[in-house]
Amino acid sequence: MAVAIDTPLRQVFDYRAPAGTAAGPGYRVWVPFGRRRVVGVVVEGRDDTEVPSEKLRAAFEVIDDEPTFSAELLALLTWAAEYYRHPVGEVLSSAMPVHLRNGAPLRQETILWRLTDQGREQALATLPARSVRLRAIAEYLLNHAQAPASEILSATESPLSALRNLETRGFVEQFAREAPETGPVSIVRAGPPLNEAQAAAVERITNTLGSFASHLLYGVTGSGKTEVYLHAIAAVLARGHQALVLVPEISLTPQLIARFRGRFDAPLAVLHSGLNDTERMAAWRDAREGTARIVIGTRSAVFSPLPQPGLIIIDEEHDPSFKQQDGFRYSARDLALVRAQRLGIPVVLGSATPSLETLARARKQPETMSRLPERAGSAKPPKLFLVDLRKNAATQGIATPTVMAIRRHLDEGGQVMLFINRRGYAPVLFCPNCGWSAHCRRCDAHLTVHARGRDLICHHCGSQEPLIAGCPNCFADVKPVGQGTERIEETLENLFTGAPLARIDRDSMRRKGELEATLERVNRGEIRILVGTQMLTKGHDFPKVTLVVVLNADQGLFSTDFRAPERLAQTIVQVAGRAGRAERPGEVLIQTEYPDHPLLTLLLTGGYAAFADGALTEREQSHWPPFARIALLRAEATDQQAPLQFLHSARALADDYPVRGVRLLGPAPSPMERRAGRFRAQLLLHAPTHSPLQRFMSGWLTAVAMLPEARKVRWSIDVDAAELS
DNA sequence: AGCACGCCGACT
DNA sequence: GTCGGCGTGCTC
Repeated sequence: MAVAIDTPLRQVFDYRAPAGTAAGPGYRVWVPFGRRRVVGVVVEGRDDTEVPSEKLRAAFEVIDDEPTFSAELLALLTWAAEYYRHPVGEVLSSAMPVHLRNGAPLRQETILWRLTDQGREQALATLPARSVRLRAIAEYLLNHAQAPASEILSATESPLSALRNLETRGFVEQFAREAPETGPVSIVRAGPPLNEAQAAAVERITNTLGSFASHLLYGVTGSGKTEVYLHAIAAVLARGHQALVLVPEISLTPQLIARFRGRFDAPLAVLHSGLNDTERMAAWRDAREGTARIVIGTRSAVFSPLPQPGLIIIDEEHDPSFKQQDGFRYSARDLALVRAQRLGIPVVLGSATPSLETLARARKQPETMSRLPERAGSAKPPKLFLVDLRKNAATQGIATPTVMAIRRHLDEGGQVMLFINRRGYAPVLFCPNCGWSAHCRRCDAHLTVHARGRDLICHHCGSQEPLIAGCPNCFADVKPVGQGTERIEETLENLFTGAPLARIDRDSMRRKGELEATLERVNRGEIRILVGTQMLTKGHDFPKVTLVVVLNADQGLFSTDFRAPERLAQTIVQVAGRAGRAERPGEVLIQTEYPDHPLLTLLLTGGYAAFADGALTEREQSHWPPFARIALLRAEATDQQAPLQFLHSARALADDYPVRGVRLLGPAPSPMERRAGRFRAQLLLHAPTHSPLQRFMSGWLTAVAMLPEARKVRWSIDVDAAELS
């Protein structure tokens, strides 16, 4: 049998079945591997092998009496390993909770304790009053009928010996919990009435239940996408099927979960990064056994086991967090589409700012696109204005017209939100005398001034240094240059004395619950001015905000990354969507030095749709995705030359594997060559469609992996790379 | 990745 | 004389 093992080796290993047993695809097995004993997953049950019999070893044992992965999930995972050119053993391993990777049994019988008939009748009557613990346990079980030992012991503050004592007396007994009841009941509560567009979207989606269709739910913030999801899910539950909902990490909030729980009395499994291994195992098991009717989770939840799949939803489908940026570099959004297609179920992609890939797909099938134009509560969409930074004086990054607008909104009782995509006080510490600036020792990057000027922190490797007052070169006074959230906060405090202000970024919201608490204060109106990073754009609603300011729109306009303008437009529209939710129309100011930039013009005059049309035309003309396919071969090493040498050799090898249409660009050092002490370089593969690219990689990468230079670097391939850095 | 083997430097 | 540095090879 062929077994996938958690190792970077790009192959599977053949084993003889353990004596007297057989294991089909999807089963986990303990196998000898080198000198180790490891968990593997059977990917093919066949007995034939080309491995010489003296090398072939027998598996030790089959772990469970049922497969860990269904045929469907195993096929999806092996397909993904192939597509993303990642070792299949690592892919399968990453799709399992840690306990399963380490060989824990798939089903864990929960051992519960309960009173025996004798115990129920006699325990309290016969146990002496001084046996406080024993009596407490008996009493607890009279009230609770059954409970795990851990719960009983912690509730009664007793040692395990007390429970054992009662067992010896015949008062309590342990038993394994029966298999979960089949066919869990899903109760759906009525939601608010749908508007016309929402109802049409729900109908379009539910009409395709039972077959593959990809729906784009294109609705501005506040247009009620979640309500459409909830109605579609209700239809799925009614058919006895499960729904899988994928969301970006940051928007998986208690409020969202509460909204699902409020609507459905159906078991819900939540999968996110905050779970510990045991919780993750439990949620995974609930999904696999069908106990959970709705599975809601972040990126990796796309690999949830689902015995009765009915619908997949991807909320905020444009969000970059759906693409894993290290190791197994998959896109959960793309895999959700593949999975839905293989399963023959519909998938819903929801966004106010769909990715250009998704828009291009929707153009080909306009019938699958549902637009939700209306804003709930019929508030007017916000008006966008540009503030020309070349013509207007700025105080610490805030232009005079912006200051005036903020004052006006504050005077009128509105709330103001300022967005700047840069944490810290200032991005550069500079010596005006000699031109020196503070650089990270381990990265090709400036150190950011932090904590109102007490620390220097590298945003790329996290290293931290105390701030210096004098230039190490010429001893002149150094000064912070540029703006970060902290400095904007300081400037605003000075400009608008007395206006309560809050800053929301990764630094100010470190502690758990702090973000929720601050958002609560904002929505109660205790905060008048809000400064923050990307965090502000993700999922939260600010109904009282009437003015939104985008302080630095220009970073995205001239980037080397072809996706930068798309990201910028998405950010602007997402931030703008936070304004004017209530009766007041919102106003959005975008500060820029390039007010005539065509993409900004499109965004302002025609909104995201016009921008996307323009950007798609540009992509088509310059042959970038979605009008081409790319992959990036990356390499890094502590030695500066090694990555480039490896990539040059890799490129030279390409001549041996000619495939029409595949072009190689580079190698070149990465945009930030040195990061955390390692030098990085990359080689770009480009092809008109995926199939020649895939054909090329299948031969070429095997040879690349065998290059002697490959041993001197850490290399990886990134298929459909999202960031060219 | 792990893990072992193997051949050259500074020390219990 | 050993402990251990990381180069090289292998994992069915």
